[in-house]
Amino acid sequence: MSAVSFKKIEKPLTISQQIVAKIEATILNKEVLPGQKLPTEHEMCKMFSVSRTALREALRMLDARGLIDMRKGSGIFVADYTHAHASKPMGLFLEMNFDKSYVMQIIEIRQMMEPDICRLAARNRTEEALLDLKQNLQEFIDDEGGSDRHAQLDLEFHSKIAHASGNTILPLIMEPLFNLMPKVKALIVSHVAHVKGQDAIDYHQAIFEKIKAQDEDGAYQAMAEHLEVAKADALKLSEILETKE
Amino acid sequence: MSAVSFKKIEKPLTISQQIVAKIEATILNKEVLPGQKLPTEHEMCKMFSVSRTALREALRMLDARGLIDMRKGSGIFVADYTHAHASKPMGLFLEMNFDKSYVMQIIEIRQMMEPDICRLAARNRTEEALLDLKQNLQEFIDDEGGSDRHAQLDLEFHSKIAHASGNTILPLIMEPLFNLMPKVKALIVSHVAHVKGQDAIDYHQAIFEKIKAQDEDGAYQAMAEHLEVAKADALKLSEILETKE
DNA sequence: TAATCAAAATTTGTAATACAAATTCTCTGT
DNA sequence: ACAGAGAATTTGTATTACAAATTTTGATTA
Repeated sequence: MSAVSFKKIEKPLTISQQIVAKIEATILNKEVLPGQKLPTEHEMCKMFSVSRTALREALRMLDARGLIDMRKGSGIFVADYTHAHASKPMGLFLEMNFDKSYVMQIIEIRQMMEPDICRLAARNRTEEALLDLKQNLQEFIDDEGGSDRHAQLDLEFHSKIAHASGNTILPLIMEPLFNLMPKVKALIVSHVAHVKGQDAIDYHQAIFEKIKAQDEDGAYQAMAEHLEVAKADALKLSEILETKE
Repeated sequence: MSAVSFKKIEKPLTISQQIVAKIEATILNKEVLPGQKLPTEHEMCKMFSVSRTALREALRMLDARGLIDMRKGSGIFVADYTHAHASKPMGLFLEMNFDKSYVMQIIEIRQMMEPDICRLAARNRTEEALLDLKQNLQEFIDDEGGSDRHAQLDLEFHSKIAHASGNTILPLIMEPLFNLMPKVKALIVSHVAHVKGQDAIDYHQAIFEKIKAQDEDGAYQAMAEHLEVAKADALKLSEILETKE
């Protein structure tokens, strides 16, 4: 290492970016709360001494990030920062970088987490959460397999279990992963000859029963078995994709 | 359930939002790749038949989300969508919603994942990743405890282990959690009288050695013990915060 | 007095023009 | 072939104007 070191030279922020920083700070400091109205554009222009052009470009940036809500004719409001705004960018990243290596990486993480999540769900599930799962399961059974809707119901089942766990952070970080499931499924179906986990209905049913019975170990085990089958398919896919090159 | 059901009425998109959708689609479809230059504002105005005002507000939205890069004097380029853009919104959400209940929820997830992550790190760590960990550990030892820098090094140690796991998705979804560690630590130090895990140096050292030796079970166990102590502190904090009400 | 409804005022969305500031291109001269 | 100055290009900000949605106001009516 040399004696001195230089830090990266930062480009000067544009006016609109400076405005973003100021408004963002007041929101994060909770000086204005979700639902509250910000000053009008005209007033903010005067306060910051900037043109409406620069101000509006700043507002658009905050709007795009989900921090404010611009309503034509009424004003600009602090938005409540939703789950969707938090997890969509993560989902976008995974979608854009999706490649065959993701199939195994995803199943690796799911095997790491979902049995434990399932155990928590068995422990903490409310009657309401149980009903939610039951409805999903019923629709899953009624729906003929193979459709997009079927894949959607599949991932929602797993998402609802994360919600039922009682840990509010879990659904947030799992959702981007679950959202990749249809893409993974499509890959497997189109490449693998004999798909083991073709129909997940039986496994979902077993998992549901264990959660309903608040059988923690049983729920853990049922989910682990479900994922074991999923992993077998993922492995087959990996082999096929390897030999294809 | 009633016979008919109505879907939510969507507000018409503004012109700028429609522009965002179109440009976003061409980027996601990889019709333009990161680093490539988009048409100039003037050209895009003609293509979309919109004013520069509307176009620029659209570009600002894409810019704020990290999809494009606007460079004064040179043009507008497709950005490479980085880790940071994917995980910052998630981190922001957790920061904004942080409350005392998060302390236990975070440790719950960490206990669920980090021992397994540590096992993977022991299995897959490269020499480069090992060196990275070693440097962090050395700086962690040299630094006197209690400082912000110390807390930063602590979370970076755990982040680097996730990187060493070989699973590229893991660091992405763990980072927002790790970034909360200083906040949690500060809470514990300020409320708990006798903090067990005051200094994590010994545990980090043990974990590092197991990863270095590629001792998978040992690495798993060392991380589990580290987190057991962290959980003990978290529990104490929870009790104190409960009785305070 | 309370409710209603239409007009006025307010507020955000888009257009158009102008110029500043940073970068890139071009052409000249050596 | 290279360097450098000047021109052209391109994004950033300011200003003005008007459209479109909402809110406010105030008069009218039951």
